[in-house]
Amino acid sequence: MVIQELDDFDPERSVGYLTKRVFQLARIGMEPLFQDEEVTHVQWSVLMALLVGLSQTAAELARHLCHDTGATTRIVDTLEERGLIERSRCTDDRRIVRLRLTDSGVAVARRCKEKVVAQWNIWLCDWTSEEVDQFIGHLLRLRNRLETIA
Amino acid sequence: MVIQELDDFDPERSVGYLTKRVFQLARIGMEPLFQDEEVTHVQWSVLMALLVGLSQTAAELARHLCHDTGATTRIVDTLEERGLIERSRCTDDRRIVRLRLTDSGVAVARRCKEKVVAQWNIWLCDWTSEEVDQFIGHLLRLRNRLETIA
DNA sequence: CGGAATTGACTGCCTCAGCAATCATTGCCA
DNA sequence: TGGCAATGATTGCTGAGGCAGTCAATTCCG
Repeated sequence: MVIQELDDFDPERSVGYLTKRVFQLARIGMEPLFQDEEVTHVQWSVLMALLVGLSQTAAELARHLCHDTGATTRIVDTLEERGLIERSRCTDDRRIVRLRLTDSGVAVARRCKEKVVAQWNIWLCDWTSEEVDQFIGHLLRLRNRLETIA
Repeated sequence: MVIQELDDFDPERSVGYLTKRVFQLARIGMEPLFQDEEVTHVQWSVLMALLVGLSQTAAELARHLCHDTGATTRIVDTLEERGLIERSRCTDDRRIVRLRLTDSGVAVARRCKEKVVAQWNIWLCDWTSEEVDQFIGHLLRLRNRLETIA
């Protein structure tokens, strides 16, 4: 179907505007959670990606987080200095530096994760299970569509 | 309901992760559209907010775009230099500087808007009207919830 | 086999967003 | 009314991200 004619445009019915706003508001609402652990939002994203196995190298991190590779290197630098991440050159492919959370890194990531999940449970407390499933289904469908582009 | 227990965490079922990823992928996918008009993604957001009447001052822009007020001032500076925006001190409340699109500003905003809408129509071409409505409804509900926090 | 192209990690440079402070103006209230 | 808080716009400063380029290692063919 054609979602919207070109003449009239209502932000309140724009998927792009709404997803952007939801993301930004959620990002702002979660920032206090990370301050306790002394990590930034981006650093948390890195720790989380490593915790759940979404990424194992800097390049994978950059792709999954839609982040610059150079910036990713520097983020990993700081997290390594703080003892939350370990680097180890891969023996099979010596270009790759494999990343691994240290024990304290896992601990920080777990605590942040719990706080984030708890926060989302608050925000979605009056949603039914079916509504959440449907919403996630739509998000997944759109995400998959957008990934085919890039 | 409780969306997710704290023990298991699947990004593919995380509203936060998915909205973030959708926003970022859409942002990247739309960047080529703006290059033709020589505007950045943020500049387009400003022009659009003014076009649809979502904002009329720099402070409103900053709130709606979740942007820093200082940064907003500078963005308005550049757009004014390019002749896309006009500033005029409000007479009622002399703190306020009212913003207005110039004719060329309206033209640029309209062209960008058409491209963005067309792009979204492509991305959502195989969605039914009901599915889109439902999705937007969920986004609105979540957005409204998040706005009560901040 | 060997050179070209690709991938991954990293670095310097530059722009820009976020933070704090300032100033002018307005609203609030004792 | 007069002082104080709040709002809006603006500016310098700092830190982080995006961009381009470099180097090493690997893969892909001719």
